[in-house]
Amino acid sequence: MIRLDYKNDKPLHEQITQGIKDLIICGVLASGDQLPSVRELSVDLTVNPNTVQRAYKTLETEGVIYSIRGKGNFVAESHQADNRTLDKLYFSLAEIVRELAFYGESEEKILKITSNILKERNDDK
Amino acid sequence: MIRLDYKNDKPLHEQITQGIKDLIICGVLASGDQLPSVRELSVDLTVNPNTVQRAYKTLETEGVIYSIRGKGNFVAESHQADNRTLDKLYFSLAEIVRELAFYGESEEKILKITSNILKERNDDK
Amino acid sequence: MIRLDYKNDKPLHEQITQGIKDLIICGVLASGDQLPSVRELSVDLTVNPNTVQRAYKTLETEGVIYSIRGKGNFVAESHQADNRTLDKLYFSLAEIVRELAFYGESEEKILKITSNILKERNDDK
Amino acid sequence: MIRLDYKNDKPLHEQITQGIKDLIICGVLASGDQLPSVRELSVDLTVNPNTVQRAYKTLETEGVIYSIRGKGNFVAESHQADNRTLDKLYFSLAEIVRELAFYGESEEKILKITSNILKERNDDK
DNA sequence: GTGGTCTAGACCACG
DNA sequence: GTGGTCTAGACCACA
Repeated sequence: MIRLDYKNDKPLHEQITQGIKDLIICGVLASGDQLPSVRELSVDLTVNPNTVQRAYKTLETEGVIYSIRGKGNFVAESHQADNRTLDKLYFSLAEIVRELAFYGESEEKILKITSNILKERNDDK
Repeated sequence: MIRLDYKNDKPLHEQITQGIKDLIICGVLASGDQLPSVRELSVDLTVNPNTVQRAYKTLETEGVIYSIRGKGNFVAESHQADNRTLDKLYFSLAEIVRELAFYGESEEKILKITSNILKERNDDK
Repeated sequence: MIRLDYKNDKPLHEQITQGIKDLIICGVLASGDQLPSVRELSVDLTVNPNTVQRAYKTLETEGVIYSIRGKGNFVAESHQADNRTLDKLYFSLAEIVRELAFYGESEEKILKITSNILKERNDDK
Repeated sequence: MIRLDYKNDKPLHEQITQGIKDLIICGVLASGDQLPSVRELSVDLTVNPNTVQRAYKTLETEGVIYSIRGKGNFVAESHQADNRTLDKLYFSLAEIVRELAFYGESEEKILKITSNILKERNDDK
Protein backbone atom coordinates (compact mmCIF):
# COMPACT_ATOMS: atom_id res chain seq x y z
CA MET A 1 0.00 0.00 0.00
CA ILE A 2 2.84 2.32 0.81
CA ARG A 3 4.97 3.41 -2.06
CA LEU A 4 8.50 4.53 -1.38
CA ASP A 5 10.19 6.90 -3.77
CA TYR A 6 13.92 6.45 -3.48
CA LYS A 7 14.53 9.40 -5.79
CA ASN A 8 12.62 11.64 -3.43
CA ASP A 9 14.83 13.71 -1.17
CA LYS A 10 12.45 13.00 1.69
CA PRO A 11 13.90 10.47 4.12
CA LEU A 12 12.46 6.99 3.84
CA HIS A 13 11.26 6.96 7.45
CA GLU A 14 9.28 10.14 6.82
CA GLN A 15 7.72 8.65 3.72
CA ILE A 16 6.70 5.65 5.77
CA THR A 17 5.34 7.89 8.52
CA GLN A 18 3.30 9.83 5.99
CA GLY A 19 2.20 6.63 4.30
CA ILE A 20 0.77 5.22 7.52
CA LYS A 21 -1.05 8.48 8.20
CA ASP A 22 -2.51 8.39 4.71
CA LEU A 23 -3.74 4.85 5.29
CA ILE A 24 -5.43 6.00 8.49
CA ILE A 25 -6.96 8.98 6.72
CA CYS A 26 -8.28 6.82 3.91
CA GLY A 27 -9.83 4.51 6.46
CA VAL A 28 -7.74 1.49 5.47
CA LEU A 29 -6.47 1.53 9.03
CA ALA A 30 -9.02 2.30 11.74
CA SER A 31 -8.65 2.99 15.44
CA GLY A 32 -7.46 -0.07 17.29
CA ASP A 33 -6.27 -1.87 14.16
CA GLN A 34 -2.94 -3.60 14.33
CA LEU A 35 -0.24 -2.32 12.04
CA PRO A 36 2.02 -4.70 10.16
CA SER A 37 4.95 -5.74 12.34
CA VAL A 38 8.22 -3.90 12.03
CA ARG A 39 9.96 -6.84 10.41
CA GLU A 40 7.06 -7.63 8.12
CA LEU A 41 6.77 -4.11 6.78
CA SER A 42 10.53 -3.82 6.42
CA VAL A 43 10.46 -6.87 4.16
CA ASP A 44 7.48 -5.53 2.22
CA LEU A 45 9.20 -2.23 1.55
CA THR A 46 12.64 -3.82 1.17
CA VAL A 47 13.89 -1.51 3.83
CA ASN A 48 15.92 -2.01 6.98
CA PRO A 49 13.84 -2.83 10.07
CA ASN A 50 15.42 0.12 11.87
CA THR A 51 13.91 2.48 9.35
CA VAL A 52 10.40 1.15 9.92
CA GLN A 53 11.05 1.13 13.65
CA ARG A 54 11.95 4.78 13.51
CA ALA A 55 8.82 5.66 11.55
CA TYR A 56 6.67 3.80 14.10
CA LYS A 57 8.47 5.52 16.96
CA THR A 58 7.75 8.92 15.42
CA LEU A 59 4.09 8.06 15.02
CA GLU A 60 3.98 6.90 18.61
CA THR A 61 5.46 10.11 20.00
CA GLU A 62 2.97 12.00 17.85
CA GLY A 63 0.20 10.00 19.48
CA VAL A 64 -1.03 8.52 16.23
CA ILE A 65 -0.28 4.93 17.19
CA TYR A 66 0.73 3.09 20.33
CA SER A 67 2.96 0.09 20.65
CA ILE A 68 2.90 -2.87 23.00
CA ARG A 69 6.04 -4.85 23.57
CA GLY A 70 5.68 -8.38 22.36
CA LYS A 71 2.29 -7.61 20.84
CA GLY A 72 2.56 -5.09 18.07
CA ASN A 73 1.66 -1.56 17.04
CA PHE A 74 -1.92 -0.31 16.99
CA VAL A 75 -3.77 2.76 15.72
CA ALA A 76 -4.67 5.14 18.55
CA GLU A 77 -8.22 6.25 19.22
CA SER A 78 -7.93 9.99 18.79
CA HIS A 79 -5.28 11.92 16.96
CA GLN A 80 -4.71 15.15 18.78
CA ALA A 81 -1.74 17.19 17.73
CA ASP A 82 0.13 19.26 20.26
CA ASN A 83 0.49 22.93 19.43
CA ARG A 84 4.05 22.54 18.24
CA THR A 85 3.04 20.10 15.54
CA LEU A 86 0.22 22.32 14.35
CA ASP A 87 2.47 25.36 14.29
CA LYS A 88 4.93 23.54 12.08
CA LEU A 89 2.20 22.47 9.72
CA TYR A 90 0.77 25.96 9.39
CA PHE A 91 4.26 27.31 8.85
CA SER A 92 4.79 24.86 6.01
CA LEU A 93 1.41 25.83 4.62
CA ALA A 94 2.43 29.49 4.57
CA GLU A 95 5.64 28.69 2.73
CA ILE A 96 3.92 26.76 0.00
CA VAL A 97 1.11 29.25 -0.43
CA ARG A 98 3.60 32.09 -0.76
CA GLU A 99 5.55 30.08 -3.31
CA LEU A 100 2.39 29.48 -5.31
CA ALA A 101 1.58 33.18 -5.17
CA PHE A 102 5.08 33.90 -6.40
CA TYR A 103 4.40 31.90 -9.53
CA GLY A 104 1.31 33.96 -10.19
CA GLU A 105 -1.35 31.60 -8.90
CA SER A 106 -4.40 33.60 -7.89
CA GLU A 107 -5.88 33.62 -4.40
CA GLU A 108 -9.13 32.37 -5.86
CA LYS A 109 -7.53 29.34 -7.44
CA ILE A 110 -5.46 28.46 -4.38
CA LEU A 111 -8.45 28.69 -2.06
CA LYS A 112 -10.61 26.66 -4.41
CA ILE A 113 -8.05 23.90 -4.73
CA THR A 114 -7.56 23.85 -0.97
CA SER A 115 -11.27 23.56 -0.53
CA ASN A 116 -11.39 20.72 -3.06
CA ILE A 117 -8.69 18.81 -1.22
CA LEU A 118 -10.82 18.93 1.91
CA LYS A 119 -13.97 17.99 0.03
CA GLU A 120 -12.30 14.90 -1.44
CA ARG A 121 -11.54 13.84 2.08
CA ASN A 122 -15.19 14.08 2.96
CA ASP A 123 -16.17 12.09 -0.09
CA ASP A 124 -13.98 9.25 1.10
CA LYS A 125 -15.90 9.02 4.29
CA MET B 1 16.17 42.77 3.91
CA ILE B 2 16.60 39.04 4.07
CA ARG B 3 16.24 37.53 7.49
CA LEU B 4 18.02 34.31 8.13
CA ASP B 5 16.87 32.02 10.86
CA TYR B 6 19.85 29.98 11.92
CA LYS B 7 17.76 27.80 14.16
CA ASN B 8 15.53 26.83 11.30
CA ASP B 9 16.18 23.35 10.01
CA LYS B 10 15.98 24.71 6.49
CA PRO B 11 19.40 25.13 4.87
CA LEU B 12 20.63 28.70 4.66
CA HIS B 13 20.90 28.61 0.87
CA GLU B 14 17.21 27.75 0.64
CA GLN B 15 16.33 30.56 2.99
CA ILE B 16 18.29 32.95 0.80
CA THR B 17 16.64 31.59 -2.34
CA GLN B 18 13.25 32.11 -0.75
CA GLY B 19 14.28 35.54 0.51
CA ILE B 20 15.20 36.75 -2.97
CA LYS B 21 11.89 35.48 -4.30
CA ASP B 22 10.08 37.33 -1.54
CA LEU B 23 11.89 40.55 -2.45
CA ILE B 24 10.81 40.11 -6.05
CA ILE B 25 7.24 39.49 -4.94
CA CYS B 26 7.25 42.58 -2.75
CA GLY B 27 8.50 44.64 -5.64
CA VAL B 28 11.75 45.58 -3.97
CA LEU B 29 13.46 43.83 -6.83
CA ALA B 30 11.94 44.34 -10.28
CA SER B 31 12.66 42.71 -13.63
CA GLY B 32 16.08 43.70 -14.89
CA ASP B 33 17.29 44.92 -11.52
CA GLN B 34 20.75 43.94 -10.50
CA LEU B 35 21.12 41.75 -7.45
CA PRO B 36 23.79 42.43 -4.84
CA SER B 37 27.05 40.67 -5.64
CA VAL B 38 27.77 37.35 -4.07
CA ARG B 39 30.50 38.81 -1.90
CA GLU B 40 28.43 41.78 -0.86
CA LEU B 41 25.44 39.72 0.14
CA SER B 42 27.60 37.14 1.89
CA VAL B 43 29.05 39.91 4.03
CA ASP B 44 25.60 41.38 4.69
CA LEU B 45 24.25 38.06 5.85
CA THR B 46 27.49 37.02 7.55
CA VAL B 47 27.37 33.85 5.58
CA ASN B 48 29.87 31.88 3.59
CA PRO B 49 30.07 33.14 -0.05
CA ASN B 50 29.58 29.56 -1.22
CA THR B 51 26.15 29.61 0.38
CA VAL B 52 25.06 32.75 -1.49
CA GLN B 53 26.60 31.41 -4.67
CA ARG B 54 24.53 28.28 -4.36
CA ALA B 55 21.34 30.25 -3.81
CA TYR B 56 22.00 32.33 -6.93
CA LYS B 57 22.72 29.23 -8.95
CA THR B 58 19.46 27.68 -7.87
CA LEU B 59 17.55 30.82 -8.80
CA GLU B 60 19.27 30.86 -12.18
CA THR B 61 18.37 27.28 -13.01
CA GLU B 62 14.83 28.06 -11.95
CA GLY B 63 14.82 30.94 -14.42
CA VAL B 64 14.14 33.54 -11.77
CA ILE B 65 17.40 35.40 -12.36
CA TYR B 66 20.12 35.35 -14.99
CA SER B 67 23.79 36.10 -14.67
CA ILE B 68 26.15 37.93 -16.98
CA ARG B 69 29.79 37.10 -16.64
CA GLY B 70 31.71 40.06 -15.31
CA LYS B 71 28.56 42.09 -14.84
CA GLY B 72 26.48 40.47 -12.15
CA ASN B 73 23.14 38.81 -11.52
CA PHE B 74 19.84 40.26 -12.71
CA VAL B 75 16.17 39.58 -12.15
CA ALA B 76 14.63 37.81 -15.13
CA GLU B 77 11.69 39.24 -17.03
CA SER B 78 9.05 36.73 -16.12
CA HIS B 79 9.05 33.92 -13.64
CA GLN B 80 6.62 31.35 -14.83
CA ALA B 81 6.75 27.95 -13.33
CA ASP B 82 6.57 24.94 -15.59
CA ASN B 83 3.74 22.56 -14.91
CA ARG B 84 5.95 20.14 -13.05
CA THR B 85 6.92 22.74 -10.48
CA LEU B 86 3.32 23.79 -9.97
CA ASP B 87 2.20 20.19 -9.71
CA LYS B 88 4.76 19.51 -7.03
CA LEU B 89 3.69 22.58 -5.09
CA TYR B 90 0.03 21.67 -5.26
CA PHE B 91 0.91 18.12 -4.25
CA SER B 92 2.75 19.42 -1.20
CA LEU B 93 -0.22 21.67 -0.48
CA ALA B 94 -2.53 18.69 -0.57
CA GLU B 95 -0.30 16.73 1.79
CA ILE B 96 -0.23 19.47 4.38
CA VAL B 97 -3.91 20.28 4.13
CA ARG B 98 -4.84 16.64 4.53
CA GLU B 99 -2.54 16.38 7.53
CA LEU B 100 -4.18 19.43 9.10
CA ALA B 101 -7.58 17.92 8.49
CA PHE B 102 -6.29 14.68 9.98
CA TYR B 103 -5.59 16.53 13.21
CA GLY B 104 -9.10 17.90 13.26
CA GLU B 105 -8.52 21.39 11.91
CA SER B 106 -11.72 22.70 10.33
CA GLU B 107 -12.06 23.65 6.68
CA GLU B 108 -13.09 27.12 7.77
CA LYS B 109 -9.97 27.69 9.79
CA ILE B 110 -7.64 26.33 7.14
CA LEU B 111 -9.19 28.43 4.40
CA LYS B 112 -9.14 31.54 6.54
CA ILE B 113 -5.49 31.12 7.44
CA THR B 114 -4.61 30.46 3.81
CA SER B 115 -6.43 33.61 2.87
CA ASN B 116 -4.60 35.56 5.55
CA ILE B 117 -1.24 34.37 4.30
CA LEU B 118 -2.08 35.79 0.88
CA LYS B 119 -3.40 39.01 2.36
CA GLU B 120 -0.19 39.58 4.32
CA ARG B 121 1.63 39.35 1.04
CA ASN B 122 -0.48 42.13 -0.38
CA ASP B 123 0.14 44.30 2.66
CA ASP B 124 3.85 44.11 2.01
CA LYS B 125 3.45 45.64 -1.42
CA MET C 1 -9.88 -5.29 40.94
CA ILE C 2 -6.69 -4.92 38.98
CA ARG C 3 -6.98 -2.84 35.88
CA LEU C 4 -4.54 -3.54 33.14
CA ASP C 5 -3.76 -0.88 30.59
CA TYR C 6 -2.62 -2.67 27.48
CA LYS C 7 -1.64 0.57 25.80
CA ASN C 8 0.67 1.45 28.63
CA ASP C 9 4.30 0.97 27.77
CA LYS C 10 4.78 -0.67 31.13
CA PRO C 11 5.02 -4.46 30.95
CA LEU C 12 1.94 -6.30 32.08
CA HIS C 13 3.77 -8.19 34.82
CA GLU C 14 4.83 -4.87 36.37
CA GLN C 15 1.28 -3.59 36.22
CA ILE C 16 0.13 -6.71 38.00
CA THR C 17 2.88 -6.38 40.58
CA GLN C 18 1.85 -2.80 41.22
CA GLY C 19 -1.79 -3.80 41.25
CA ILE C 20 -1.25 -6.35 44.00
CA LYS C 21 0.65 -3.78 46.03
CA ASP C 22 -2.20 -1.33 45.59
CA LEU C 23 -4.67 -3.93 46.84
CA ILE C 24 -2.52 -4.47 49.92
CA ILE C 25 -2.32 -0.72 50.48
CA CYS C 26 -6.07 -0.36 50.17
CA GLY C 27 -6.54 -3.10 52.69
CA VAL C 28 -8.35 -5.41 50.31
CA LEU C 29 -5.55 -7.84 50.90
CA ALA C 30 -4.27 -8.10 54.47
CA SER C 31 -1.28 -9.92 55.96
CA GLY C 32 -1.72 -13.66 55.73
CA ASP C 33 -4.47 -13.47 53.14
CA GLN C 34 -4.28 -15.88 50.26
CA LEU C 35 -3.81 -14.45 46.81
CA PRO C 36 -5.80 -15.78 43.87
CA SER C 37 -4.02 -18.65 42.18
CA VAL C 38 -1.89 -17.99 39.15
CA ARG C 39 -4.34 -19.72 36.84
CA GLU C 40 -7.34 -18.01 38.36
CA LEU C 41 -5.85 -14.54 38.09
CA SER C 42 -4.54 -15.18 34.59
CA VAL C 43 -8.07 -16.05 33.49
CA ASP C 44 -9.50 -13.00 35.27
CA LEU C 45 -7.07 -10.68 33.57
CA THR C 46 -7.14 -12.58 30.27
CA VAL C 47 -3.40 -12.76 30.46
CA ASN C 48 -0.85 -15.48 29.94
CA PRO C 49 -0.25 -17.47 33.15
CA ASN C 50 3.47 -16.88 32.71
CA THR C 51 2.86 -13.17 33.14
CA VAL C 52 1.06 -13.63 36.45
CA GLN C 53 3.68 -16.11 37.56
CA ARG C 54 6.38 -13.59 36.93
CA ALA C 55 4.55 -10.90 38.88
CA TYR C 56 4.16 -13.24 41.85
CA LYS C 57 7.80 -14.18 41.71
CA THR C 58 8.84 -10.54 41.75
CA LEU C 59 6.61 -9.88 44.74
CA GLU C 60 8.09 -12.88 46.51
CA THR C 61 11.69 -11.78 46.00
CA GLU C 62 10.67 -8.35 47.22
CA GLY C 63 9.31 -9.95 50.34
CA VAL C 64 5.79 -8.67 49.80
CA ILE C 65 4.29 -12.14 49.53
CA TYR C 66 5.43 -15.69 50.23
CA SER C 67 4.43 -18.91 48.54
CA ILE C 68 3.82 -22.33 50.00
CA ARG C 69 4.18 -25.23 47.61
CA GLY C 70 0.88 -26.91 47.01
CA LYS C 71 -0.96 -24.30 49.05
CA GLY C 72 -0.72 -20.97 47.27
CA ASN C 73 0.60 -17.47 47.67
CA PHE C 74 0.06 -15.36 50.76
CA VAL C 75 0.58 -11.77 51.78
CA ALA C 76 3.64 -11.38 54.03
CA GLU C 77 3.42 -9.90 57.49
CA SER C 78 5.35 -6.72 56.95
CA HIS C 79 6.61 -5.10 53.82
CA GLN C 80 9.59 -3.06 54.74
CA ALA C 81 11.86 -1.92 52.02
CA ASP C 82 15.58 -2.18 52.51
CA ASN C 83 17.49 1.06 52.29
CA ARG C 84 18.61 0.39 48.74
CA THR C 85 15.07 0.21 47.47
CA LEU C 86 14.09 3.39 49.27
CA ASP C 87 17.20 5.17 48.02
CA LYS C 88 16.38 4.21 44.47
CA LEU C 89 12.83 5.45 44.84
CA TYR C 90 13.90 8.76 46.32
CA PHE C 91 16.49 9.09 43.57
CA SER C 92 13.79 8.59 40.95
CA LEU C 93 11.64 11.09 42.80
CA ALA C 94 14.44 13.65 42.66
CA GLU C 95 14.89 13.08 38.93
CA ILE C 96 11.26 13.65 38.14
CA VAL C 97 10.84 16.62 40.44
CA ARG C 98 13.90 18.30 38.97
CA GLU C 99 12.59 17.64 35.48
CA LEU C 100 9.25 19.20 36.40
CA ALA C 101 11.05 22.21 37.83
CA PHE C 102 13.13 22.32 34.64
CA TYR C 103 9.93 22.78 32.67
CA GLY C 104 8.88 25.65 34.91
CA GLU C 105 6.43 23.89 37.18
CA SER C 106 6.19 25.77 40.48
CA GLU C 107 7.11 24.27 43.84
CA GLU C 108 3.62 25.04 45.05
CA LYS C 109 1.98 23.07 42.27
CA ILE C 110 4.32 20.11 42.57
CA LEU C 111 3.84 19.86 46.33
CA LYS C 112 0.11 20.21 46.04
CA ILE C 113 -0.15 17.47 43.44
CA THR C 114 2.11 15.21 45.49
CA SER C 115 -0.10 15.82 48.47
CA ASN C 116 -3.18 15.03 46.42
CA ILE C 117 -1.73 11.76 45.25
CA LEU C 118 -1.32 10.71 48.86
CA LYS C 119 -4.78 11.92 49.79
CA GLU C 120 -6.39 9.89 47.01
CA ARG C 121 -4.73 6.87 48.54
CA ASN C 122 -6.36 7.60 51.84
CA ASP C 123 -9.73 8.01 50.21
CA ASP C 124 -9.47 4.50 48.84
CA LYS C 125 -9.15 3.07 52.29
CA MET D 1 30.47 15.11 32.90
CA ILE D 2 27.84 12.57 31.96
CA ARG D 3 28.13 9.23 33.65
CA LEU D 4 26.67 6.22 31.96
CA ASP D 5 25.64 3.26 34.00
CA TYR D 6 25.71 0.18 31.83
CA LYS D 7 24.19 -1.91 34.59
CA ASN D 8 21.18 0.38 34.70
CA ASP D 9 18.19 -0.98 32.83
CA LYS D 10 17.57 2.50 31.46
CA PRO D 11 18.58 2.75 27.80
CA LEU D 12 21.84 4.56 27.16
CA HIS D 13 20.19 7.17 24.94
CA GLU D 14 17.80 8.05 27.77
CA GLN D 15 20.65 8.35 30.23
CA ILE D 16 22.37 10.72 27.83
CA THR D 17 19.15 12.71 27.34
CA GLN D 18 18.76 13.01 31.09
CA GLY D 19 22.43 13.86 31.51
CA ILE D 20 22.20 16.78 29.10
CA LYS D 21 19.10 18.07 30.86
CA ASP D 22 20.92 17.86 34.19
CA LEU D 23 23.81 19.85 32.78
CA ILE D 24 21.37 22.51 31.63
CA ILE D 25 19.66 22.53 35.02
CA CYS D 26 22.97 22.88 36.85
CA GLY D 27 23.84 25.78 34.61
CA VAL D 28 26.87 24.08 33.05
CA LEU D 29 25.09 24.49 29.74
CA ALA D 30 23.27 27.78 29.22
CA SER D 31 20.86 28.94 26.52
CA GLY D 32 22.62 29.28 23.21
CA ASP D 33 25.62 27.22 24.23
CA GLN D 34 26.90 24.68 21.79
CA LEU D 35 26.73 21.06 22.81
CA PRO D 36 29.60 18.69 22.15
CA SER D 37 29.35 17.27 18.65
CA VAL D 38 27.72 13.92 18.14
CA ARG D 39 30.99 12.24 17.28
CA GLU D 40 32.91 13.93 20.06
CA LEU D 41 30.46 12.93 22.76
CA SER D 42 30.19 9.43 21.36
CA VAL D 43 33.96 9.07 21.79
CA ASP D 44 33.84 10.58 25.29
CA LEU D 45 31.17 8.16 26.41
CA THR D 46 32.59 5.28 24.39
CA VAL D 47 29.23 4.90 22.78
CA ASN D 48 28.08 4.57 19.20
CA PRO D 49 27.43 7.91 17.46
CA ASN D 50 23.92 6.75 16.62
CA THR D 51 23.11 6.52 20.29
CA VAL D 52 24.17 10.11 20.93
CA GLN D 53 22.38 11.18 17.77
CA ARG D 54 19.21 9.64 19.05
CA ALA D 55 19.51 11.39 22.41
CA TYR D 56 20.04 14.72 20.68
CA LYS D 57 17.08 14.08 18.40
CA THR D 58 14.86 13.40 21.38
CA LEU D 59 15.98 16.61 23.06
CA GLU D 60 15.29 18.48 19.85
CA THR D 61 11.76 17.19 19.48
CA GLU D 62 11.22 18.09 23.13
CA GLY D 63 12.33 21.61 22.32
CA VAL D 64 15.25 21.56 24.75
CA ILE D 65 17.91 21.98 22.08
CA TYR D 66 17.99 22.82 18.39
CA SER D 67 20.36 21.56 15.77
CA ILE D 68 21.84 23.19 12.72
CA ARG D 69 23.15 21.02 9.92
CA GLY D 70 26.85 21.50 9.47
CA LYS D 71 27.09 23.66 12.56
CA GLY D 72 26.16 21.76 15.67
CA ASN D 73 23.61 21.43 18.43
CA PHE D 74 22.68 24.32 20.70
CA VAL D 75 20.69 24.81 23.89
CA ALA D 76 17.31 26.41 23.19
CA GLU D 77 16.21 29.62 24.85
CA SER D 78 13.11 28.49 26.66
CA HIS D 79 12.15 25.01 27.61
CA GLN D 80 8.43 24.67 27.37
CA ALA D 81 6.99 21.24 27.67
CA ASP D 82 3.89 20.31 25.76
CA ASN D 83 1.03 18.95 27.83
CA ARG D 84 1.76 15.39 26.88
CA THR D 85 5.23 15.55 28.36
CA LEU D 86 3.98 17.11 31.57
CA ASP D 87 1.23 14.54 31.88
CA LYS D 88 3.75 11.74 31.62
CA LEU D 89 5.96 13.31 34.25
CA TYR D 90 3.11 13.77 36.72
CA PHE D 91 2.01 10.21 36.06
CA SER D 92 5.49 8.95 36.88
CA LEU D 93 5.47 11.13 39.97
CA ALA D 94 2.24 9.55 41.13
CA GLU D 95 3.64 6.04 40.65
CA ILE D 96 6.72 6.73 42.71
CA VAL D 97 4.89 8.54 45.47
CA ARG D 98 2.42 5.70 45.79
CA GLU D 99 5.28 3.20 45.93
CA LEU D 100 6.94 5.23 48.68
CA ALA D 101 3.68 5.32 50.59
CA PHE D 102 3.43 1.55 50.18
CA TYR D 103 6.70 1.13 52.01
CA GLY D 104 5.38 3.19 54.87
CA GLU D 105 7.00 6.52 54.11
CA SER D 106 4.93 9.30 55.69
CA GLU D 107 3.32 12.12 53.74
CA GLU D 108 5.31 14.56 55.85
CA LYS D 109 8.64 13.03 54.94
CA ILE D 110 7.82 12.72 51.24
CA LEU D 111 6.68 16.32 51.01
CA LYS D 112 9.68 17.56 52.92
CA ILE D 113 12.14 15.69 50.71
CA THR D 114 10.35 16.92 47.60
CA SER D 115 10.61 20.42 48.93
CA ASN D 116 14.30 19.95 49.64
CA ILE D 117 14.96 18.74 46.11
CA LEU D 118 13.47 21.96 44.81
CA LYS D 119 15.35 24.06 47.32
CA GLU D 120 18.68 22.53 46.26
CA ARG D 121 17.89 23.62 42.77
CA ASN D 122 17.45 27.19 43.92
CA ASP D 123 20.72 27.06 45.84
CA ASP D 124 22.52 26.21 42.63
CA LYS D 125 21.30 29.35 40.99
C1' DG E 1 6.60 -14.25 17.42
C1' DT E 2 6.57 -9.08 18.92
C1' DG E 3 9.01 -4.32 19.90
C1' DG E 4 13.35 -2.00 21.57
C1' DT E 5 18.31 -1.09 22.00
C1' DC E 6 22.89 -0.88 20.42
C1' DT E 7 27.01 -1.34 17.38
C1' DA E 8 29.78 -0.79 13.21
C1' DG E 9 30.31 1.33 9.29
C1' DA E 10 28.87 3.68 5.09
C1' DC E 11 27.08 7.64 2.59
C1' DC E 12 25.01 12.24 1.87
C1' DA E 13 23.99 17.34 2.68
C1' DC E 14 25.52 21.51 4.76
C1' DG E 15 28.79 25.37 5.66
C1' DG F 1 34.15 19.39 10.34
C1' DT F 2 29.06 19.33 11.38
C1' DG F 3 24.31 16.72 11.60
C1' DG F 4 21.26 13.20 9.26
C1' DT F 5 20.00 8.85 7.01
C1' DC F 6 20.36 4.07 6.12
C1' DT F 7 22.03 -0.76 6.30
C1' DA F 8 23.40 -5.12 8.41
C1' DG F 9 23.38 -7.72 12.07
C1' DA F 10 23.33 -8.74 16.98
C1' DC F 11 21.12 -8.99 21.48
C1' DC F 12 17.51 -8.38 25.01
C1' DA F 13 12.71 -8.07 27.09
C1' DC F 14 7.96 -9.23 26.64
C1' DA F 15 3.85 -12.28 25.86
